[in-house]
Amino acid sequence: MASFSREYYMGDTVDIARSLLGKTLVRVYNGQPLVCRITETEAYVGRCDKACHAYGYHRTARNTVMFGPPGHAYIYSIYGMYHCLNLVTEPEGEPSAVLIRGLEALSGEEIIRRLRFGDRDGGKFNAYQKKNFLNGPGKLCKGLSLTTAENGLDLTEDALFLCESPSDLGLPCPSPKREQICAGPRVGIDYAEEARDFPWRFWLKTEE
DNA sequence: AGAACGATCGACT
DNA sequence: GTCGATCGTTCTA
Repeated sequence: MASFSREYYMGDTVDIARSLLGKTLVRVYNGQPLVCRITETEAYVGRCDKACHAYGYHRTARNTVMFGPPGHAYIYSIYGMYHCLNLVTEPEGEPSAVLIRGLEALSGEEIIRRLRFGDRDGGKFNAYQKKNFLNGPGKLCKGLSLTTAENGLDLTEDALFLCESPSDLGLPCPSPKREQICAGPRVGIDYAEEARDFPWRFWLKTEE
């Protein structure tokens, strides 16, 4: 099978967050594969990270998926109108996850576009929309139709999974770009004291 | 039961 | 750059 195994998600969360850059994420929506490339991630580690929903192993109704086995989707709602997609990592009992913060569409783009922006303008795609397509955690959940209904999905099954490259799916592989891995502090966690400065956000920088 | 807040986004100055 | 929207989740009592 082309998709990543349970073991892939069992490792160190920060390593996984970094290594996920450039990998392929697939969401099957109404039987249609929506295929994307991961461009930005963040690591969250319950054991030691005050920014993590499960900091200090604190368990709530919302974050229970993080306490289960790795390789599941942890999806929660935020600010009353958005959702965030995370991939549960580390062995069961170590509540940790990688937040997916940015994607590029590789296949199924028409469908993603309509999910993201609706049918207005006949599905036209202006420059502003192109620039702000899937470059944020709430935006990509909208574009892939991921909500709390998908919380807990098993990433070793067929509805949502990751793999090495689109060629694993029989799709043409995009020509490689000149990119480098960047790391820096995470976004929107100023409350997290010392964890605020952990360089656990990773993204691909494109040299034009 | 009620209050406070948030791993965001889009509109606007 | 600033700011309001909007409500699920968590905490306090």
